[in-house]
Parts: sequence; structure tokens; C-alpha cells
Amino acid sequence: MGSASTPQQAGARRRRRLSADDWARAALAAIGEGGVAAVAVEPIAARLGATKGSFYWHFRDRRALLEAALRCWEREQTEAVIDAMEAEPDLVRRLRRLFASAIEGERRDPAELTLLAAAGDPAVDAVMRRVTDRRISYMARVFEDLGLPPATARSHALIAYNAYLGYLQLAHAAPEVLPRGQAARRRYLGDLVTALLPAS
Amino acid sequence: MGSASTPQQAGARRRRRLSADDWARAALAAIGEGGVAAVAVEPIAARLGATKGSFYWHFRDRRALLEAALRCWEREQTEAVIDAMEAEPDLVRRLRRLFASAIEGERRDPAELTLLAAAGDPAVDAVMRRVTDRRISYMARVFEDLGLPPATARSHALIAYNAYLGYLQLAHAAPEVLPRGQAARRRYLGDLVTALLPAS
DNA sequence: ACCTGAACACCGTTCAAGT
DNA sequence: ACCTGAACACCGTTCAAGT
Repeated sequence: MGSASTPQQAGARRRRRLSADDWARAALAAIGEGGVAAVAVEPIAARLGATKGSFYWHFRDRRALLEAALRCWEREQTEAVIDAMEAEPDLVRRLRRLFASAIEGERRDPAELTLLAAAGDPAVDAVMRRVTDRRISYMARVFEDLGLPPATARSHALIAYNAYLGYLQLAHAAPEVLPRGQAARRRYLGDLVTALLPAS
Repeated sequence: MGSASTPQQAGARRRRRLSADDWARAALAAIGEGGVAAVAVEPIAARLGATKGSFYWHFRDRRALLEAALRCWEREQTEAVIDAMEAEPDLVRRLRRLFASAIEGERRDPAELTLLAAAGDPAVDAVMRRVTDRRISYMARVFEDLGLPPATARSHALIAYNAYLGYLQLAHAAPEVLPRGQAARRRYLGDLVTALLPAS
């Protein structure tokens, strides 16, 4: 790719100095495109118009970059989503929104499946544990706010999240096995969760 | 197959000549231990006491080795399990056995989670699609044999498998969130599936 | 402070040469 | 037929040297 150097002049929007956050975001984008394995220093450096050597000023090693990318994802896909939900005062509608956003997430968050996928990597596992716990706890709290006793709220949230995870996996592993069409799938997950929530 | 006379001398090293199957099994073992990324030619060659060059006599490239390992897994964990189930004539007990073996599989088949994990790799995706379809179809047939109409049988199987996948994922991503203990977990999955199978 | 460029180790792949 | 050993490319990591 590299023709004559011309170090000062850069194509596109390649700025001179990079922050650790620039690297982390580029890594997160790479995860969405090619999975955890795509977090590779050299290609990302090339993409950012820098050298590998530069990378090691900002991060200790590849793993630290992975972890930073995962923290970005955690913030955006869990904390930010939960914050957005709080804007909806009607609790039942809030739950519906939550499910809807999770389903549409199939398209909007290519990283999620990829990360579920990367189970086994210690860095990934740590984030997944936090995120899983945070999401289930949040759902349980909404169920509690709806009037369910804490233990019931918790078990409903657990079961719903269990159903969601299996659905995500199925949708990826064997999509032709699921109902076809966005609407039909939403109904499927709705039915699934409804079946799981007798008291709801 | 068909072992030719293997002229070998007992020694600290492995036998002199390796078959493609030897490589495939070593690769499957590696997957169980370190995930798909652990399917690396050089370390596996070392483990087998051969050189990398030797590997390329048996396989076109690393990916072909991965695919061979996945076929081993598919045969052992899907076809062999289904064959074993057929030995149980009582259909309800057959289903119970199926679930029990899936749960215990958490321990016995380290590859399964790792493979669910590797979603995104084309070779892995292809096998997962086949295995998913095979398992759901098999369960659907048992439900049909139990007297359910085909469409109902299919949707029950789908829902049960959905629950199973989510459970596996949860058990790995956040085990502390699930009921503790083998018995309690089996009850949890039982309840989950029962809740999902109103007509059963 | 931030970055380059060369260096080295490791793994995938090829290949000429051995048995 | 089956394997070795050297070779090369690619990526992770280090480091001395540049601005």
C-alpha cells in the first residue's frame, strides 16, 4: 500500500497525533467487522496511518487494546442503553423497548455476537460477566418496580435473559430455523418471553 | 482408515508416521483446551513429534485441519449422541436423557462452548448450522413420536433448544447468576423448558 | 510527549530434497 | 508415500533514536 512516504501529508482525515481512545475505537470497529481476532496491531496502525511502534506508546500490549475496546463497548451497549430506557416512565413500555432494542441490536451491534463468541478469552469473559450481571439486575429492578417480589423479579429477569441469549445464538447459528421476517421474529421472542413470565 | 503395517520403533517420540486423522484429533483436543485459536500448526506438530512441513502433506492449510477437527466433533457430539438416545425406547425418558446429557456436557464437552464461541469463522459456522438443524430436527421427531402434530413438535423443539443455548451461554458468561449446584441447575433447565412447553 | 524504523521471535505456508 | 529443514511473509513486541 505505501508508496512514497510523505509523512506530513495524509490522505482522508488522518491526524498527526492519536489518543489511546482513537486506538480503542478503531479496535472496537475491527471487532465488529472481523471478531476479536481482528484486533491486530499492525492492520489497525495502518488504518490509523501510524506505525506499530506508535501503538506501544499508548498501550502496554495487544491485550490492553482489547480491554480498552471492550470498555468502550460496555459503556455504549449497556450503560448508555440503560440510561436511555430510564427516559420511558411507563414500566411495561420500558420493558417492551428493551426487548425491541435487543432484537434490532442484531443489526446495530455487530460486536455483541462476536463477543459472546469470544468466550474463553479472559479479557472478554470479564466484561461479559459484568455486562450480563448488569443487564439482568436492571431487568429485575424493573420487574420489582412493577410490583413483583424481589425473588420473582430476579428469576423472571434471568429466564428472559436466558431466552434472549439463546435467541441471539440461534439467529446466528441457524437463522433459517427461526421464523422469517423481522415482525415474525419479534413475535417469536415475545411469545417465548411471555411463556416464561406467567405472572407478567 | 485401514491400518497398514506400521513399522515403528518404541521411543520417547511418537510413531514415525502420522495419519490425517491423528492431526484432526490433536486439533480437536487443542480446541477443547484453548479454543479455535489453539489450532496452530506448529504447536500441534510439536505435540505430535513432527515438523510443520509434514503437516502440509496431509492438509492443504490450517483451515482444512480446523474443518477436519470440526467433523470429528460433529460425529462424536451429535451423531453418536443421537444414536445412543435411540437405545432408549421410552420416549419421555429419552427426552430426559437428552437434556441430562446436554447439561452434563458442560463438563464433558469443552469444545461445544468454545465452538458456539467461535461464531464468525466460516468453517465453524457451517458445522454449527448443520449441528443445530440436526439436533432440533431430532428433538422434533421425538415430540412427533409422542403424538404432537408436526408444526407443534417443531416449535417445541425450537424453543427447547433456544432455552438450552441461552443456558449454556449463561453458565459460562455469568455462572454465579444461575442456581448453584448440579441438581438445582438441572431443575432450573427443567422448569425453563417446561414453562416453554405448555402442551407437553 | 509522541512517533518512526529496524530488529527479533513466532507461526502459516512453500518447496527442494531426503527416505 | 511421507517427512525434514530451510526459506519467506506476517504480526506482536522491544528499543534506540528522532521531533
